[in-house]
Amino acid sequence: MTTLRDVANHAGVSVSTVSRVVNGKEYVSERARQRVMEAIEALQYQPNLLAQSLATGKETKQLGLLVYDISNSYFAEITMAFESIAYQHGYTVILCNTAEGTKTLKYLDMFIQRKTDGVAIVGSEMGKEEVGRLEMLLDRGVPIVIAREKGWSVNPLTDALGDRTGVVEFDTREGARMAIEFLISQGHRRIGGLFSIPKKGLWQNRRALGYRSALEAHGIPVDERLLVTDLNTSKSAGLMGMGELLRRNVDCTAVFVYNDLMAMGALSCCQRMGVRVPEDLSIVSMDDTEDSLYTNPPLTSVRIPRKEQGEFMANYLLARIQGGHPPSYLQLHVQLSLRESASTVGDKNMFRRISNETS
Amino acid sequence: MTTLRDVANHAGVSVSTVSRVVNGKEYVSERARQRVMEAIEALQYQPNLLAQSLATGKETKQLGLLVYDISNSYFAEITMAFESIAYQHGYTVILCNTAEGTKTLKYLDMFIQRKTDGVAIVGSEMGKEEVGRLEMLLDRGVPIVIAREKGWSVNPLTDALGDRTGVVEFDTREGARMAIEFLISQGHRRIGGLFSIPKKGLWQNRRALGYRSALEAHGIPVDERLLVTDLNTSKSAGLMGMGELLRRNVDCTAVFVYNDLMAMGALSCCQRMGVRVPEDLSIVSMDDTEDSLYTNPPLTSVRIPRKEQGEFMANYLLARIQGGHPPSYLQLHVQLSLRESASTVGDKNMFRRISNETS
DNA sequence: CATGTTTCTGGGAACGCTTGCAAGTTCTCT
DNA sequence: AGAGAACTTGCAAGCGTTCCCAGAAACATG
Repeated sequence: MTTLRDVANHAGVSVSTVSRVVNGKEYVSERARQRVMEAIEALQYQPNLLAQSLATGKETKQLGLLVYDISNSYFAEITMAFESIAYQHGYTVILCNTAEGTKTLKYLDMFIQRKTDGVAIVGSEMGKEEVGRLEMLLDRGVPIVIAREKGWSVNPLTDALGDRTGVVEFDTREGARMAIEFLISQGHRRIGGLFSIPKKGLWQNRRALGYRSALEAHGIPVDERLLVTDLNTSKSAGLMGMGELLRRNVDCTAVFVYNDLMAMGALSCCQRMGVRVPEDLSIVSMDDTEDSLYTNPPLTSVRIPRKEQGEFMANYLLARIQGGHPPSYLQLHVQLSLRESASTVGDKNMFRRISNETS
Repeated sequence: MTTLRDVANHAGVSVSTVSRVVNGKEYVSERARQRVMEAIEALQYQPNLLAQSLATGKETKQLGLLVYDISNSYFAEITMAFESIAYQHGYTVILCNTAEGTKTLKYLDMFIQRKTDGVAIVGSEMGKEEVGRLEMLLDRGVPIVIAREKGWSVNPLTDALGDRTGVVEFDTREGARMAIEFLISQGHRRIGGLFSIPKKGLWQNRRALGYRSALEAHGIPVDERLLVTDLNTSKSAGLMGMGELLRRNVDCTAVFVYNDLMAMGALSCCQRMGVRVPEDLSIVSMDDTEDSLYTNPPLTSVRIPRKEQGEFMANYLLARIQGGHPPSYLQLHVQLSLRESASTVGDKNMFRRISNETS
């Protein structure tokens, strides 16, 4: 491997001079610069970034990105935006998929050991230990930025880290409320819910709270039988959850689904069961990923901006690394994207229809 | 920042001893080990991986992964499998999205500079310069593994690198042939094609070749008017391509689509245009991503194993890094996953139907 | 020509770690 | 008890950079 020294020898100058040339510093004669350039070319010299950051003790030009599940296009789009900004500034991103919960802690340790310049966290669960590592990172001056649902009270992050991290928030409670509000405005009264959360924690969840508060605002009682929960947030979870709801035979005319991924599963279930969407059943969900444009029918979904999330996170970290004081908080606007999966309540009740058919 | 030296001072031993403890080497007394452990605990010591790999000159425990587009779940699933294996072996992965073509070269330089232990490439275009960098990596002993379509002749990679890299291949030509063969067996004779390749390079493309050879095998002439090409491979490209095909009014009864992403767009187009799939038009595509299970109707698609791809690539690199000689070639089996988007040719011809309606 | 400035250049100490070496310590076996 | 083997330990030289510092060279000024 060719090193600075090799280049120096080849060019007949000292190591320091080569270093100056490589880093574009002043105080190098044109003659020397020329010869060094030639040597670099001849020897195919590439600087050793490891040695470089060791010596400077400053930047490693690496950013860590913790996402819950890259195969979910919600996260994939955030990742893309993040990577794109990082790249533009000469930073490299270390990707970590945290769906398998135990990985988070190890990855945080990795970040510390690798002297990562900044860490972005989106949708990953943090336990006590993990938060400890985050504090360690903060103490070492490594900026952290977190994307999260507003008021995510179950997560101890908020309290422990205070305002030392950057935060992008989006109000999923408000989003869910808007979605339900819309359904109510379309005449729906019996509205089911498909949530991806532990049953017992249901009313800790922002989306569930939004669901409830919209109903309550209209004097509609919450019917527990209309609620299905699953621990996963995947297409198959949506498929099974919807199946469960249909099986319960609880004549509802609309369903709120936790996210697009699950909604795709739910849609698929409806199709298999001969339930027409939206004629027999309206569906609204959250995320508004690109996928939701291409389902059949296209999903009415609450838009949570993703590109903005990724970009804010990357920009925040980069600014902090350069010693700046960028705004550390961003609240993203959620809004309902109206498409075809939800409509005015029909006169037919599909649950009755199904039960007639099957019984 | 606490260093080895700090720990040594705190424990009252030498730096070397601490190093030995940290690396679990033999020849350390129980007493010393104990004290060092305590010091590490007390000082929250975390080794500096940069210094470590600089000193050893060996592994950096980082793998580079170049994928074309993470937001495409085909690539996302490969990425997940790759990351998962890497993680299990204590490796970290640097993710690069190469859809914006110019990034590839810079990333390869990064890999060299960061002393990345291995590089995996999937679906990224390589020009002359890029191949040069790959050779540079190989010369430095960095293993490389590439996932690609079998016989991808346009790509200069094959020739230049010879058999110095690991390769996972899948025969997309055979896949396309199977798909068309299936359509023919279902009575289809006029079969359209939606390809994501430059028009002029069409017959260089393996999928297109498979399409053609299947038709030829049955004495069906290729009708250029049934072929639409687009440079992108995205849902919207599929949407537009399908639109174009329908507009041409070229009564075909089935369409072969380049990949699932485009097929989703095509499906969406059909739905908007009132073309029923598969009653009016059969669709088959390639990739068989998880998405294809959840479209409406679910897509009949040629399965290209993704998890296996990611795993092979990671395992190959890891084995090579450890000095092993793993099998450097894997041919993945493609097979047709039959679902509902393709069926026996109907008696109705939807193109005629549409033109009747619209004219 | 002596002196002061400015521009260039190389030496060498650091960065945090590993590792070969040699000296010191403890065992083990006669 | 003594010799050799086996175990512990610390020293110091790297790994490839950066960067401070001091000295050399070039130029300007009186």
